[in-house]
Amino acid sequence: MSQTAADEPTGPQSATSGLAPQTQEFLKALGSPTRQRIMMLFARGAEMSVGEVAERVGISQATASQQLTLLRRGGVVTSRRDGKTVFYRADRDGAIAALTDLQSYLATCC
Amino acid sequence: MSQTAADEPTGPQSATSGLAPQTQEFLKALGSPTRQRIMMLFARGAEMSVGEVAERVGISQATASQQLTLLRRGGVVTSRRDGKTVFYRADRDGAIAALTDLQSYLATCC
DNA sequence: TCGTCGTTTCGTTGAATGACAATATGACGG
DNA sequence: CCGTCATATTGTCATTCAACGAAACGACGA
Repeated sequence: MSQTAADEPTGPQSATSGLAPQTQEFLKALGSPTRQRIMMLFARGAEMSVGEVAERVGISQATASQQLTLLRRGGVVTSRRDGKTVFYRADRDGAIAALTDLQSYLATCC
Repeated sequence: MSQTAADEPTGPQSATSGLAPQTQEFLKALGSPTRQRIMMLFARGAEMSVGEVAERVGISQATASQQLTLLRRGGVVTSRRDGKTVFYRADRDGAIAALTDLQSYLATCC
């Protein structure tokens, strides 16, 4: 992994070295049609349980849980627990952060 | 949904239906570490042949050709033929178009 | 035309991904 | 505690992907 660098302490690293790891997860997360479909469910700040996501998208509960985990790792959703139910919703800040990193990356290589 | 209508032949479709197909290709293209590394070679408008990309990234020429094809389908590079050699370079307009589509998509679902 | 060089396409292999059923974990209500 | 409900994890299978070598394609120059 670390080939050069040695100067970036924390936070979103400068795009001159490439994409932040979380931005890579962001790209992979949104690159999947199934996960895109899931994201559309969260329009306008809607909150939804794992089971409801599974039912609406037409996938098993296990698959929904997995895909939501990937979306969370990509920083596009957050989760909140209420009793036995876990509610997911879009993470606006995470999405903006990823977009910003993408922009500076593209500004570098394009 | 007759607001932005369907009279945009080449433009990105309205984000309410999801992501434009080419934007999906864009996400998948940039989601790969190898292809990210390739893109960094095109910094500051540099043009490069398939063979040179292969050598610099450390992959076979066949693989480089394939990956460059995926990047082109994602709209992030364009190609130009000069004799037997094919030169690739970053497609700034394509990248901006994809970013714009992504932004309106995220504005919808976040 | 023929050979050669650069690129693309083809065929294959191993790794990663997406989906499911089955099972484990965790949080109530009794 | 114990059973149940919602979610997470595990194991498995089918599909997809990245990479390679080999072969086909295309554009010169001799």
